[in-house]
Amino acid sequence: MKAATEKRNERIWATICDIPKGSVANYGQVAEIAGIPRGARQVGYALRHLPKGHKVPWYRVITSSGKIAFNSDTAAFEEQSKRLAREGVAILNGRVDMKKYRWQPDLDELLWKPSAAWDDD
DNA sequence: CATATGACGACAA
DNA sequence: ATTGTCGCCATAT
Repeated sequence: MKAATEKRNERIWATICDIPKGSVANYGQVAEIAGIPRGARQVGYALRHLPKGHKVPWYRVITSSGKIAFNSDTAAFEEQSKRLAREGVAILNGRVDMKKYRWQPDLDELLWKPSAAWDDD
């Protein structure tokens, strides 16, 4: 794996780790904050390549339409809904109420960890 | 280099 | 609300 790729993935994972418990963020949002505009698919890629011992709250990442990214007939789908529900995020027909749970990082939070936002190395 | 693929996203019918 | 198309971008073949 290329070094640049690993670094990109780490930034994505770090961003996801910033999503507060009880909130969710969509793929594009995570990508932007991680410094990868229009990199929604890269977020998906990074999530698929999570290292085995990770503690990344992957389940807090959903699609822009508020739906869980997995097909409703998969085990992953079930686990994600379960984990979200356990944090108080209501799931209705495989969907979460974005208006209510969408993560809205404020300036303080972004300044609090600049590395994710403008670390071009 | 040409295609195909995917835990995506925006938009038109 | 659903479905189809097209754009996007890193990887895999």
